[in-house]
Amino acid sequence: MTVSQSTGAAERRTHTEQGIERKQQLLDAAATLFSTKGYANTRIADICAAAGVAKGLVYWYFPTKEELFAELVRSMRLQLRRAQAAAMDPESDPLTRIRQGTEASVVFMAEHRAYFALLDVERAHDAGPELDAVLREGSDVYANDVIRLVRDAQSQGLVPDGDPRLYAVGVLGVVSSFSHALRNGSLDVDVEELAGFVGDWVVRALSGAVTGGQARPRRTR
Amino acid sequence: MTVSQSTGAAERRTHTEQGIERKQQLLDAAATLFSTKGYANTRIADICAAAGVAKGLVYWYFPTKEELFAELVRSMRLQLRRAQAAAMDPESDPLTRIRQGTEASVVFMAEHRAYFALLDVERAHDAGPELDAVLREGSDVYANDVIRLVRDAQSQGLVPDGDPRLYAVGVLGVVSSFSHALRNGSLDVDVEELAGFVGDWVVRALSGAVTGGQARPRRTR
DNA sequence: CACCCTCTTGACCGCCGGGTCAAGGCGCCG
DNA sequence: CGGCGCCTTGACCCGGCGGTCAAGAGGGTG
Repeated sequence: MTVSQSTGAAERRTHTEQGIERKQQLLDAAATLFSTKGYANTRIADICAAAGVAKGLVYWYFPTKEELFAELVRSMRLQLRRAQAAAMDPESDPLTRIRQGTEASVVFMAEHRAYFALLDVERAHDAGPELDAVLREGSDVYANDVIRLVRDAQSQGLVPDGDPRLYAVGVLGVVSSFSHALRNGSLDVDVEELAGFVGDWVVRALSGAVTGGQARPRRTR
Repeated sequence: MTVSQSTGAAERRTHTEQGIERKQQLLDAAATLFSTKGYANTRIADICAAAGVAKGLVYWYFPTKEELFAELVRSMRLQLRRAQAAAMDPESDPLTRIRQGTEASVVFMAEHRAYFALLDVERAHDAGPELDAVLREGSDVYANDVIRLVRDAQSQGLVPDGDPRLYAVGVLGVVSSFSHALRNGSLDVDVEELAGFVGDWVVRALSGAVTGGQARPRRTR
């Protein structure tokens, strides 16, 4: 493996305006292909064809196919985390915050299906052991977020006692399951409706109450 | 692609006792490797090394790497389905049956971690489009099982109205999430305990009641 | 013994795909 | 104008891996 030079492959010099744009084109093309055909089945040549550039160019912007993939995943996570943070009202109780984060995640994933499907690829560790590290590292962030919220909720009596880690697995799992189903299965439901359903589901599963957490004001676009 | 000869690749003649055994050895070795390193990263040579045989032998028992994988998945599904069926008491109400099936699934997957991890691989469609068909086909079976049970439960007022397909996605998703977590995350909980937790979770999520479905008699081994 | 059928081996092949590289266009600065 | 750094190209290289094959080893049967 090609060693991570000193600081960890943060070399590449300055990019011009155009360069940044081109790089983004490549990332977009790669995202679509990866999520459609999977990482292993996507050829560098495919990405180039989709972006309409020559093969060598990829290696101007990325040191390797793996690194390209990793960069995609990182940017994904950043976006998702922002969306969640924006959706959670700091004034609300923990259970409501979980619901908000859950619903925001569902909506976000629906709006970025192509990107988000990468998390499936992440699931299977078909991408090689080194990537595995980068990938798993990030999942923990979400888990810890949820664990913290569950603890708070438990201390307020909103959620019954029990290992918060287990609850967290349940919450995260159900979100990713519905995301997956919406993409691959033929769930042709309205996104807002689905988000509401998942939010309810999570709250029920956590609290055992049908009405836990404040119901969310349906967005009318 | 190599066409499925007439009936669908059901050629291979008679296997001797020894032959069947050898074939199973290969399947076992493959299962371990696939679930450890992923489909794409597992070399035929690896499988042979693990099984202690020469490379050519694989092609005596299987026409292709893909077919080997497909056979693994099929056998997995058969086993799981049997375990579920055995666990569900036909006398019980639908909600209880769902709980039983859920708990049995968790236990089963814990006892067959290596095998079961294949479903992760299944999740990501890194295995090529032809396989995708074989794979997806089978998931529907489970979904339909659950959908049927949810419908029954709804008609008895045990589960609130709502699209049964959505409920099914939730149930299946949560099981696979916990399975995944138990394998990859460091959830060092007792399997029986986990099964109970997941059973409770599903019942709560479905019914909104803390006590829905009969609690399961804890098995004391 | 002759024959056949299941099994096993390991050298070999051919292709596919990630990664390299020499060459060149283009715009900017001195 | 000359040189320099960013960007782009496409031919090329080469290692790895799925799959093939000719050659046998047992062992069972007539």
